[in-house]
Amino acid sequence: MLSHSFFDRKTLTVARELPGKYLVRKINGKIWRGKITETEAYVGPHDLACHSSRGKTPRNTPMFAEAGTIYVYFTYGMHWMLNIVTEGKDFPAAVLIRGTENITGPARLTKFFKIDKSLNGKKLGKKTGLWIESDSKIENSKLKILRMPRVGVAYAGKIWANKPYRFIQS
DNA sequence: ACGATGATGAAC
DNA sequence: TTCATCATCGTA
Repeated sequence: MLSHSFFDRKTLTVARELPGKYLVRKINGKIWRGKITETEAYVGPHDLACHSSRGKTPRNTPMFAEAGTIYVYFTYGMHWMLNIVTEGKDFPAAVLIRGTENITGPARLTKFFKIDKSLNGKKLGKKTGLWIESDSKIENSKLKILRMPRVGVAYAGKIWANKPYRFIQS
């Protein structure tokens, strides 16, 4: 199980290293796993696509907590988005988990793994029922990772919308 | 290409 | 209190 120290690093590094790791969900003794294939980095308050760029609000408060905290928010009136908080406490940055090998799309992923507001603000771990594991057979440095602009962030302006902060395992 | 669908945050 | 917006998806 990946610990706090994995997430307490530069957000781009974490986003680049999460593909190939396993997202694990445990509910009532049942376990679901999915190999992460796609992530996006939201690198901090200076990043105009990042929720924390407009300061601390009730919604984004979990982003200001320690690395490894779960940040789940609701959007478009029907979808939950799963993020993992990165870097030091009070530096609000996170990685959006966009897809696993069996599921493409951040909203479909949360629906499949039954992730909603009840996990918001909790820490990754067995107690929470959501954590991330590495597979010793998979060497991240050998994976082919494609870098692309982030999706759905045109509102942030060209500079930030065009940053290649989306990581896809091909 | 567009409508669903409602929480969120900023303005008033 | 109102109102535009939204880190999306299914259907057409």
